[in-house]
Parts: sequence; C-alpha cells; structure tokens
Amino acid sequence: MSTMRDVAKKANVTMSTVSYALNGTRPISEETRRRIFAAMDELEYRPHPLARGLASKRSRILAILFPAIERGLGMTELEFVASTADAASKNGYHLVLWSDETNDPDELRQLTRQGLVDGVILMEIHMNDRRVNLLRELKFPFSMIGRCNDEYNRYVDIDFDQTIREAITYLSGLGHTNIAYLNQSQASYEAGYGPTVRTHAAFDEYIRSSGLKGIARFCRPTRQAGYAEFNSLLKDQPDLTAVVTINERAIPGIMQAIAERGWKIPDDFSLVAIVSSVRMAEMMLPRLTTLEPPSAELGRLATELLIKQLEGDGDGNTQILIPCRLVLGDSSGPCLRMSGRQDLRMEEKTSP
Amino acid sequence: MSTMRDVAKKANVTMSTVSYALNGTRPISEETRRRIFAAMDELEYRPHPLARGLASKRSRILAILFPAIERGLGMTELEFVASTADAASKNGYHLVLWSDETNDPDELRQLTRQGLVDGVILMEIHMNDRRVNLLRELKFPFSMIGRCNDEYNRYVDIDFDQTIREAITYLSGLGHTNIAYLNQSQASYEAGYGPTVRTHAAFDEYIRSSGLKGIARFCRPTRQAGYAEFNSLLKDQPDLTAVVTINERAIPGIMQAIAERGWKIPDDFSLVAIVSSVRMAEMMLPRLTTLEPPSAELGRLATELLIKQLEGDGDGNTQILIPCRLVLGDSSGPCLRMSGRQDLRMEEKTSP
DNA sequence: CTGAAAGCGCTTACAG
DNA sequence: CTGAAAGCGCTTACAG
Repeated sequence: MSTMRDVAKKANVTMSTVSYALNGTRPISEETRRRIFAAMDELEYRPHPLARGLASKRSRILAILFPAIERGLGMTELEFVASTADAASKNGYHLVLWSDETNDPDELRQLTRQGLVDGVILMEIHMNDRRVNLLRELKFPFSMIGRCNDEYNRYVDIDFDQTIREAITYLSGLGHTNIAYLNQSQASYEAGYGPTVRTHAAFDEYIRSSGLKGIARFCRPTRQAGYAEFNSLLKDQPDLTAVVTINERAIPGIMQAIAERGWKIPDDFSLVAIVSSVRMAEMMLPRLTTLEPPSAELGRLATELLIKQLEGDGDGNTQILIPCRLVLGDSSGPCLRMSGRQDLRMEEKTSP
Repeated sequence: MSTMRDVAKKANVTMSTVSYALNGTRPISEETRRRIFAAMDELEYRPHPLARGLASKRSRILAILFPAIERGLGMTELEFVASTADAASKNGYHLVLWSDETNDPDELRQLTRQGLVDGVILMEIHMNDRRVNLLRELKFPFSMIGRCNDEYNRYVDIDFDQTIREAITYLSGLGHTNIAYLNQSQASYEAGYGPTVRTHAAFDEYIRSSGLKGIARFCRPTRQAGYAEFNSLLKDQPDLTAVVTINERAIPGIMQAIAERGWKIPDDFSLVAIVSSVRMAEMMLPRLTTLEPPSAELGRLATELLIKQLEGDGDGNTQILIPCRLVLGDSSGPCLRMSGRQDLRMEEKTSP
C-alpha cells in the first residue's frame, strides 16, 4: 500500500503539492499535475480516509439514524437507507448506520461527540422531535427525511396534503362519495409522528372543502385491528364505499372483513393505499392501488442537502416536498354495489 | 471537545498512561486509573476514532456489502443490515454501508484498498462468488451471510436442507403426498445463487428418500410468472395438493391461480413459504404458513465472527447453519379436495 | 506555482 | 507500574 510520500517522491515534488493536486485546492502547473497523477496511477495510490479526516477535521463520513426495526420498518425505510448510501458514495462520502434501538437522544449525543461523522440524516421525524432539538442545540449538521412542526432546517418530505388530495380526487372521480381514512395508531398520532398527524389533518380538510362525506380513524398496525376498525367503520357509515389507508399492516384485516361480507374488491368496495411501495402492493391480492412514496428520491435528496451544508454551498435552509405517485392496481374502481349497476361488474378472471 | 492530552494533564500522568488505561492493554495502578477515569468523566472525554484508527491501524469500522436494491431485496435483507449494525455497535464497531450497484468486484477492491474498514460482511453469496474470491486473494478479512461451494472461511447460513425437510415433513404430516417446489428463477440457479441451488438439491433429495411425489420448478419473481408456473405445474401433476416456495413475489400469482379454479386455501390447496419473514406472511390473505429465516441472528453471528477474526481470538474457520422456524398461518392444512372429506371443511369465517 | 514544517489525536515500541 | 518520543498518513497555514 503506497502512501502520499511515495507518490511525492516518484513525482519529484513535495507532499503538499501532491495533496493540493489531489484536492484541487490550489493551482498546479499542467506538467506537475501530469507527473503526480502518473505516479499515483503507477503506485495505485489511494488516499487514506482516516489520515485525511484527522488532518482536515472532516471525515467525509455521514450517519443515518435507523429506527428500531421492531417499530415496523418496511420497504420504504430500506429504500431510504439504500438510496442514502448510494448518494453518499456518489459524492465521495461513506455512510454509517446508527441503529436507534433505545430512541434515547443521549445516545445520539454520545455518537455525535465521538467525532467520527460530519453529519447525520434523520428519518421517522416527529412534530416535536427530541433528536432534532438536540442536534440543533449542539449545532451538529443534519438533514431530515420528514419534518417537524416548524419550517427550520433542511428537510425533504412527502407532500402529504397533495397525496391525500390525489387519493380522494381519484376515488371521487370514480364516483365514490363516502370515503374513510384509516390512519396509523392513535399512539403515533399522540407522539406527533409526522405522517400520522399530517395525513389526518389533510384528510379532514380536503373532505370538508370538497363536500364529500368522510371519516377518519386511527388503527393499530395489525391485521386484527384493521379487521375490527373496518367493521366498526361500516357500522357507523353503512354507505361507505372506499377506504384510503396509510396503515399497510392493517390491510389484510380490511380485506378479510370485506371478503367476509361477501363483497368483492373493487366492485363492491375500493381500497387505496398511500405511502405503500409498489413492491408491497404487488404482494396483495388483488393488487393494491397505491400512492407510492418517492423513497429513493427522498433518501438521495436528504443526503445531498446535508452534503451541501457541509461543503458550505448551502443557501440556508432548504425544504423539499414531493407527493406520492398514483400507481393503479386492481383494488379500486367504481362501486357497483351502491349504484346498482351490477351489469358493469368485472369478469371474475382478471389477468394476474 | 477535550482531548487525551487534556485528560493526561488533569490526571497528572502522561498521555501513554491514559491510552493504556483506556485500552486496558497494560497494568495500571488502581489509584492512577481512578484519577484518569475521574478526569475523563469530568471532561466528558470521548476518544477520537479517526486518530485511534490511524495510530493503531485498526479503524474499528466494518462494512456490509449491500446488493442492488433492484434485485429484489426484502425484509430479510433489511434485518441483516439492521442486526449487523446493532451487533457491530454492541462490540464497539461502526458499520458502513457499501451498496454494490454494479456488482463489480473491482469496485470492492478499490473500497478495501482505501483502508477505511477493517473487514467486510458479504451477503447474497453465490456458489462461486467473485467477491469472495477477490477478498481471499487480497487476504482481506470478511465473513459471509451465506456460503460458497467449498467450506472455507467464516460463514453463517440458513440450513436449507433442514428447512426443506421440515416443510415437506410438515406437509406430509398433513397428508399431502404430491408436493411441488417453486424455486427462484432459472437465471439465479445458473448464476449459482446459494439458496436457489441448495433448496433445489435438497428438495430433490428429500422427495426421493421419502417416497413422496414431488416436482420442482424455477420461476421468475413476478406474480405473472407465479400464476403461469402454477397452472403449468397443475397441468403436469393434476393431483398436486401443496406448493412449497421460496419465491415470495410469485405467491400472489399462485394464490390467484388457485382462486380462479374455485379452490380455497387451505382446504383445497396448501401453500407454504420458506425463507419468508412473518412480517411478509402476515401481509397475505390467508396468512401464510412460513419457515421464517433467522435473519437477525444471521446478521449478528456474521458480525461476531468477523470481529473475532479481527481481534485474533478466532479458531480458524467457523461455519454455522441455522434452520428456518416453522410459523403456522392459514395457508396450509389437510387437503379435503382430494380426500373427499368435504365434511371437514373449515368454516368460512376465520378470525382475522 | 511550489516547499518546508507543524499538527490532527491517538498508539506503541523502547526504556526505566 | 509509568514516561518520553516517534509515528500513523494526511492537510494547511506560512513563506517564497
């Protein structure tokens, strides 16, 4: 393994010249730079990240704080991590994974104090997030996938307003006039979990302004809860014809409750997921219509935001909102049950 | 941010003594160590990982090579990563994520040459794996979740023989005598992907030795392929009553094909997944019976194996095989269709 | 456009 | 049981 000193010797320059050539941080004559890079090639020189980090006080390592897996991570979180690692690497950074088992901000403080990483990417953001408060206080660089109550700091997030609006517009376009929203758990709402809070408010508001009938409910993330919540929902609103849900794990229970009524999806009832990956939607039968989250893009953008901040060409705070994208499945359509247009019923056999 | 020099000054010792006290690498008098740790506490001293790594030539950073997400990662891979990060942190290591987009061994060579990480964890291992060959050649420390053709090196893997055997034994215990195995794609078999190759061989062998009827097929990981493969399978073997599959993404297609025949699961046909997470099995309707992979344990063990090797208390190579664990769902049971025992049919309504 | 040198914050032989 | 010092492989003022 050759060192910068070896390169300098071979190129007949001093180490500092090699360093400046490598980092492009001061002008080098064409001839000299040629010699240096030739020497590097010949020696297969790789700069040592630890040495560079120690000397420059910039490790070029980022961390992503990964929530405890038990809390029910899925494809979306997987994509955040993968795309973050990818974006980091494309910008010459490494990404370390910090698993936030304890959800203890003090653990995060220890980690930042260590000085291994230049900045951290947060996900699963709450309206009033202790981790965010801590990092602000420490003035430790970070960016978020998600956002708090206030509009400070750098974040990328799903545009939940737009996503909810699109789900409802889509269903109302199919003729649905009475639509329920099955949210995540009440506990997550009370904890101020961003998606739960924002979608709840957005649903209420859009239903109100659109003149449709609508009802929103919380639901624990289990099939049993989905089953029970659905039945309770229909007891209150017998003419409900569609459910929109962000609660992926409740979906099998909803489907079972629908089947047990002898109803078919989508002819008798429509189901639209929001923030569910197409990958997951494909696993359901019938294939779910979903508003797919831009997970990979969120991960990439959060990383780029953070790197910009670290490299100083950040223009203060940056906020980016991206709506989910509607991907049609076989779980949504006009409701034939209420309309009486039974003649429109789809053939039993659909292509797989 | 205080440094080791500050601690030394405050404790009235030299820096080397602080260092030795911290690392426990040479005897320190009780009195001195007390003073040193008191000083550390007071100064909230955190050793600087970059400096430590540079001086000791051991970064205490591990990498996990994360396959391209397009290739269809799921919960299992998510758990590998999360549990690896966790095990690393519990042992005083950090974990960086290297995404293997290109699947190019030369990229891996560059990364190892950089000298940032002490060792790397590989997953998605093939029988003859270029990455493994490369790391062996470079004598770069690594461990694997999965294994190659030979028995060299450190690995943890699923015991596919045992897993297949348990799936078949379970089904044959329910009275099934004609069982199909729906594997991953032919392409993955030809590429020598471990799980595909090993389960294929295990199924053949166990069917042969058990006197049951069985047929194994490859299948692309799409619902369309699952649908088509299932129908083709039943054309060849009309008295088939159960399918075992490792091909999670084909399952919705299988279920649809079953439903279109007017069959009910499990009364008319049984479906058993292997190496599918319970989380995923819970998303299906009916809830899938699965042989759940010990993902978190595999990740943890692979990490511990690697760390042992790095810290020199490794007793050469270590091989660990763990079978999947049967978790009953509602997709498997005795076959009433063939037996004619229609009277045993389950009630339509099952609890969610 | 290039050099000489101090320093980043640790570890680890070498000595006693 | 403890110290004094070289060194890990870079970066970056300071000088010219």
